Amino acid sequence: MFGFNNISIDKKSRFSFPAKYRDAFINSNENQIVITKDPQYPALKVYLGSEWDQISTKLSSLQGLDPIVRNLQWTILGNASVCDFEPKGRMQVLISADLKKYAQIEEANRICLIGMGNKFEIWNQENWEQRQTGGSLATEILDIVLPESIKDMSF
Amino acid sequence: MFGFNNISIDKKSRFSFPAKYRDAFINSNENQIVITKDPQYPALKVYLGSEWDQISTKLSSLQGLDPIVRNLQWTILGNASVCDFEPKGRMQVLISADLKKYAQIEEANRICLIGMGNKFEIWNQENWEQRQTGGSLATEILDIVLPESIKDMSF
DNA sequence: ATAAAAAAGTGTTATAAAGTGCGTTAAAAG
DNA sequence: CTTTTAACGCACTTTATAACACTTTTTTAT
Repeated sequence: MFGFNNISIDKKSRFSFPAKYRDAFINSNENQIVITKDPQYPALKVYLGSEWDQISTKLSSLQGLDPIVRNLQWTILGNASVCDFEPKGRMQVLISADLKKYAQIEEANRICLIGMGNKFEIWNQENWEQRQTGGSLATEILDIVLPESIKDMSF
Repeated sequence: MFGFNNISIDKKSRFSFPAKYRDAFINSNENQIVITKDPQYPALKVYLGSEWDQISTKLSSLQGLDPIVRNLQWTILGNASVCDFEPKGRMQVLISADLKKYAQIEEANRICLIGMGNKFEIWNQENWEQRQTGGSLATEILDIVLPESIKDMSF
């Protein structure tokens, strides 16, 4: 599940996964999709249900007294939106108003859906282009010094 | 799989691998080809499925909170286009509009396909010639300081 | 508290665009 | 001259998206 897709969102804030990913979804038997905030950029992360189970379990088990861990928990767990998903159907997913706002796609009728292997990212088109051409974004947070407990995790 | 080839792309943005590579594809049993962006030059990388599996697995396992790693993940994984491929058939592959744009071959009906052993590169003809005669290109990015985690990878 | 109205969410269909497959012609190689 | 390869053209199939209709939930007013 790789690659760049410029796709539409309809008036009700739904998008459909491109058909090329259908087989992968069917093979891994997914019936849920989870969308949440990216902790560093004004973008969204889209996880398959199986992947989400692992990440969320690991992340919620960490020591929440560490402020960085606590922040990641808030951002990732506290904003997750779980959607039922039928790989054999239309593969449609709704993006909540909150998440749209965070990713700056409130007004947009197109988004960029980026396949990153075991997950996807959703970006506002201008932000994505700016990122790709080496520019930085006002809201990005880069200097995260990670505690040992999450250095081996990849979100 | 070496050497320079000047080949055509049709109106639907497809090209065919030259027949001289057929045996190599058959022998290594490839049934997928992956095209993605070159992280340094306005060119495309073309990987065999087996090679891609290794590269993508390694790259997606790295810590994405590191900004340089994240950038490479975006460029290489986030722009990869996976094509089914039949070594015994026409060996045709589609180049997406985005990738064509990146490699500056939007208008072109010919491209340069360069065999580099276990991978290929696709170049716009003028860019390739300029590179070969020692010129540099406006969009090239040379000063990447790599984190330890990827110093041993070759893309 | 109830009913009406509005909003939000779900599902279906039609149509244009994009992608795929295959036969034919033209060119190159043996 | 024959065989193979590359390029082109066309027809078919699949996909994406907008438009529409219906259902459920939430809000508002009485």
